[in-house]
Amino acid sequence: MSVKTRFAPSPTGYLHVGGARTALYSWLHARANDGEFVLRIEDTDLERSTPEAVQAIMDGMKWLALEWDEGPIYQTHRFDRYKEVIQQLTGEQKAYPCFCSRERLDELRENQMNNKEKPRYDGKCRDLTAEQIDLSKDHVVRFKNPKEGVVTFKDVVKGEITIANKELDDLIIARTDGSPTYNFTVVVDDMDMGITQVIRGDDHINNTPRQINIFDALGYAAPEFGHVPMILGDDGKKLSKRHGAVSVMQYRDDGYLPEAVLNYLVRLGWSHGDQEVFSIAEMKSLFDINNINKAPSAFNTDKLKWLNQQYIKSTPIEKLMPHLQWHLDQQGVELSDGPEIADLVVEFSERAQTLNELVTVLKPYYQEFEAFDPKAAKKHLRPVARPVLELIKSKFAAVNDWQPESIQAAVDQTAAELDVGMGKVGMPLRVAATGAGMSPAIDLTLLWVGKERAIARIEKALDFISLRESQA
RNA sequence: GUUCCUAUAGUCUAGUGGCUAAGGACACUUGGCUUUCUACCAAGUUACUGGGGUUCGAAUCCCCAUAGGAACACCA
Repeated sequence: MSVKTRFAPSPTGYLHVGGARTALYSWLHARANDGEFVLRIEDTDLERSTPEAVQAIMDGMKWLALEWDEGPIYQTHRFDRYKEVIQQLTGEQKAYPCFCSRERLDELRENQMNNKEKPRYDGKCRDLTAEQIDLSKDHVVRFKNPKEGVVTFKDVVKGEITIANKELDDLIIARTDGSPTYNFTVVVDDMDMGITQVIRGDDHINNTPRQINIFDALGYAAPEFGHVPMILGDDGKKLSKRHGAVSVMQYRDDGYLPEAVLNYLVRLGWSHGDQEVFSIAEMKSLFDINNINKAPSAFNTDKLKWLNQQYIKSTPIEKLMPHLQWHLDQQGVELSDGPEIADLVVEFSERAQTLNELVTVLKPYYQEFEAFDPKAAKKHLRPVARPVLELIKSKFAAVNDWQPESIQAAVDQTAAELDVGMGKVGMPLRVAATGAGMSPAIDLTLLWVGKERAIARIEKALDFISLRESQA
């Protein structure tokens, strides 16, 4: 049977890292096995589902390039089908109407809790006689769960799991208004769509035996299940709004490349020997559902940053450019009358962990900076630097052919004439020209800043030094 | 409370009974390279939760404890 997996989020919020990883694993398993990947929207909770959330989830998947082969399939469009299956089960006495009031259920639950028992339905309506059933009265439909025996399944990540049927109760499959509930719709959908592996969060483990029983009642062989553990925050605690339970789109905004995020996520809970860096193509061919780790793992932003830098360094400029352009636009950096961006990216890519940082360090070559970096200025724009900057300024003014060689020659001559080391010339010049204490080699830096701008900035630095002297 | 899941360094992980005085990566420390900051190279610190078994031999199998987590809705 050919592989078919699905990602089935409920549209109640954005796509967060946990969901993204589950989607990634499902997608990879399909791709690794020449299978299909379906996107299914579990929107049977009419109250909490929103079209905005559906859009947000699809935006997240598109940014990550987790393309689906089928869907999105909305469960709300399949109500007729669910109704049909409920009727089938009721007709076969595998499900039954239940007339218990919410009040009775609440009371029952409370009593059980007080007696330190697991709260569950007591089966009051399970064996009602035909005369006792009046379908005109408000009722839900419950699935008749087996009372005896155990449900055992081999989870592809957790191993064999067994739960006794007596721990399970007769769950509601149709609400009073006739709408179907989650544990039922997943089963019908996974059956109808021919899903072969269900990969989902391990918070669903406890639902699985119930679902298997429904598959059994339907006479359909259940798919394989793989329950992936949750992702913890940087601090090892459960992910929450405060730390990291953010939308994957936040990672775009923060300057991460989708491939880096995917690479980070695939290694978080999965491994292939000692390999750390995986291209998308490698992931697709090497991913093995059986190597998923059983234990929850903590998100580590440092490592993501490292990976992101690896990707920034190794991604060819033409592939990197669209992403970089997006961030340049965000920060309002205009490339049109500055140096060739590709030349700079080669030099700067190893100096930035995120695209945001990259834009920040690129900026001075395309527009004026507001102020000198305080720390760098304090250290290098001191009175002793004045003669250096004055001399280099005059030498620069005399350079007609603004090229690395001529720039370097001017710098070398300045150091020689003043009999100072390179450091005494290079650093003040660097800070003056770029506003910051770090940049590529001085000749390239100045080449890209441009002759006119370099001279203007040196003057600005001299003013800065004067101002500083007057304040001392 | 009941049931289920989990447990190798700060973090992600390798390890599926002997090849391991536990390997890789991030982070950290030190050194090299470097006019700066990176990157890069080299070296180093740090771990099998505890206790019982099984076995000639256990990080690896079993049990208990401990600690985390999940589920127990007319949510998904």
